[in-house]
Amino acid sequence: MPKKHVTISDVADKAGVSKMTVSRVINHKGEISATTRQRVLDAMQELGFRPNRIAKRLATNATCQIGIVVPSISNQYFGAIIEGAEQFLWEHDYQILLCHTGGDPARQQAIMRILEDNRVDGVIVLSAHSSGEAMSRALANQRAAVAINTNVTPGVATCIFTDEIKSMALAVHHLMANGRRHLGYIGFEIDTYASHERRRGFDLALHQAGLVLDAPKQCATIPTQFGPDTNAIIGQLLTSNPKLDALVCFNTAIAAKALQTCTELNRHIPNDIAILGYDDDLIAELMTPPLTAVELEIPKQDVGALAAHLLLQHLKDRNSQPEDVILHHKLVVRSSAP
Amino acid sequence: MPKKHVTISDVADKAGVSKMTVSRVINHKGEISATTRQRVLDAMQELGFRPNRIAKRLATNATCQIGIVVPSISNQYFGAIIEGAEQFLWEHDYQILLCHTGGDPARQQAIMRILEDNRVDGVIVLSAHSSGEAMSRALANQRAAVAINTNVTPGVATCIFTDEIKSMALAVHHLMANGRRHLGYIGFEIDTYASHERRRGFDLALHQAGLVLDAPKQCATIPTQFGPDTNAIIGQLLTSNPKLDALVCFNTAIAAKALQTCTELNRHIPNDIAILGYDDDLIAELMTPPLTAVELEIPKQDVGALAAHLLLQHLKDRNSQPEDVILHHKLVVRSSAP
DNA sequence: TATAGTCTTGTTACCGGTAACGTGATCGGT
DNA sequence: ACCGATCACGTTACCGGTAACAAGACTATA
Repeated sequence: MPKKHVTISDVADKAGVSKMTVSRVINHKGEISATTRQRVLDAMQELGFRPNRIAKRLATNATCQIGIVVPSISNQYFGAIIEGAEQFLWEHDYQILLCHTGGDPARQQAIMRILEDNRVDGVIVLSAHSSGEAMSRALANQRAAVAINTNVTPGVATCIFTDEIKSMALAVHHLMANGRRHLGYIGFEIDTYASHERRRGFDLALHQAGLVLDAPKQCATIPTQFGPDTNAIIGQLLTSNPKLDALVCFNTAIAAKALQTCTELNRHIPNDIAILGYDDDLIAELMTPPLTAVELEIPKQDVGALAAHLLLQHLKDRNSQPEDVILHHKLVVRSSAP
Repeated sequence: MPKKHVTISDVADKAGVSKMTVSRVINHKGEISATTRQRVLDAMQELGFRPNRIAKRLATNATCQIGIVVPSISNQYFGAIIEGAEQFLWEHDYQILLCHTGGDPARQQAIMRILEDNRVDGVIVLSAHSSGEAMSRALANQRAAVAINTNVTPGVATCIFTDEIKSMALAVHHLMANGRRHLGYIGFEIDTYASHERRRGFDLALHQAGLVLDAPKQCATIPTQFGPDTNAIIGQLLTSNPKLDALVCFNTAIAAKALQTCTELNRHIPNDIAILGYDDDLIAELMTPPLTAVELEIPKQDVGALAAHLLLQHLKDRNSQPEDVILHHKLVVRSSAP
């Protein structure tokens, strides 16, 4: 049973002043005599006054709410970034409106519309479906926007990109420096920045090393939802190309599946074949054998905080479009690919 | 550059009708002649009208926003539940305001206050710090509330609890049925419902089996933030009580650490010692050896959806306080504890 | 044709705050 | 003692919708 809410008018009456005076006390605006302030404060205390943010939003045309749009919430990668952003925004008295797209472009658009209707002060978009300009138009409607690993038309948002070309070079060079010559790549069947770039980076890195890629024999993609056939797909890659002596996997979950499959097929890790994963370093460390992984240089929470920071900065000073940021990776070598 | 927002008045002028008529068209309320409706619809279309939800909230005293309060977002367990709730609420045109407490009771209280200020229609609280009535009071102020694995005074919220006593019985009985007699338990240093209940369930299950628990020699707790000393703590338990032939771990991450530690100490799994984890079944399956785990009977997304469903139900019919729900577990046997 | 009832639409006030401007009181300086 | 500046606070209008009631147009009925 929610109690009836106390309004500013109630407080004003009780303290014997005008609404505006109360408002000024609350917002520390203008000059107020010490005695009046105290009287208002007392009245607020006594009545248990809590300001109605809805009304404030309407009057000020600022919501102190930020929309965050992610493909999935149950994914630790996104979860950590969201958490970092939420932390930072909380400290600055902003709330977050969280929506997940499930990778569905139509839903993604619907979400952007709803966020507009909610008049959020800005949005942070993570790894959006990369098919185009719908997102760019949506972002252009926002007061401020930060896009992480999402291709948008220049100017509509501050962009944060991970340098996947370099990260993949790191991975490939490490493997080749340790004698691997026949590398395979396993990715997801999704249409995102990271998905494209890592795949592209793989090509480039091989090319740089003077190798030519025979994609059908070296690369496989699997559905994001694992099923009983997941290992079969990986197995097919391994058997159709028995020479493979290293597998680069789009993320740790795939790497784990690869590890299972290799065990099933009696390929010893790392003697017969090396396995290298991406991103989920905490889990990578828990595996047996522990997985060599490419991981962001800074914690994912910090990425979220950075995004939030850039957003608020742009919100504070509308002229300053903050510069785009490139994030780099490091290689954490463990026994799956020494 | 966000374009100037179109208001209902603009549409009304354009269509040559009153604001109320436009409002009625938008909300499908009252009778409107087909021609007028079409005229309004056309005007809305032409002007690109989008209703301002802030104003609507203020007028209707309903926000269509639900607060969700969790200890952590980067945790897959919570992430999946949030995702399920968000999915369900999205389908019913509700947005979620997400906050994480980091396990800090003070912050938890602050969050509840902010959510009140935001006039959310209801809140879902997950695994809140169990120390007491502050949360209960906060929930009592809400129009509707659902508490998951959180102790609150009866009536202030619809409660969802996991039956940890039974789940632990499942675990312990399985281990003993397979000849284990010296069980250990490793938990977290946190003050939550699940933390207490699993520990208590461990005691009870041993007692039921006719064993007496020697807590100092059988139980250990570790900080939630893993560090280099994590394995040391587990190692100390193992060496101080060499008889231990099974470890029950509060979650999969701890189980993984236990697995590492056992390997370091040359205890073979499962011959010398069995390891059993909780909850993160997806990860448990990826481990080597795969971990036996106690897992919820229904997917975690469904738990979130259930919570959201109960919340909306209560919101729709304020008299009906939905009944509390008890969730049960199943045992997924793998090779770490066959 | 008068009358009541139904449809459709307009009017007014209000949700709970804030912006912008107005006003009386106090104050220092000459 | 007069004047402008500053201080402390009040007034009015407005943010963009909706609730509640009023009112005109039209229909059916007697």
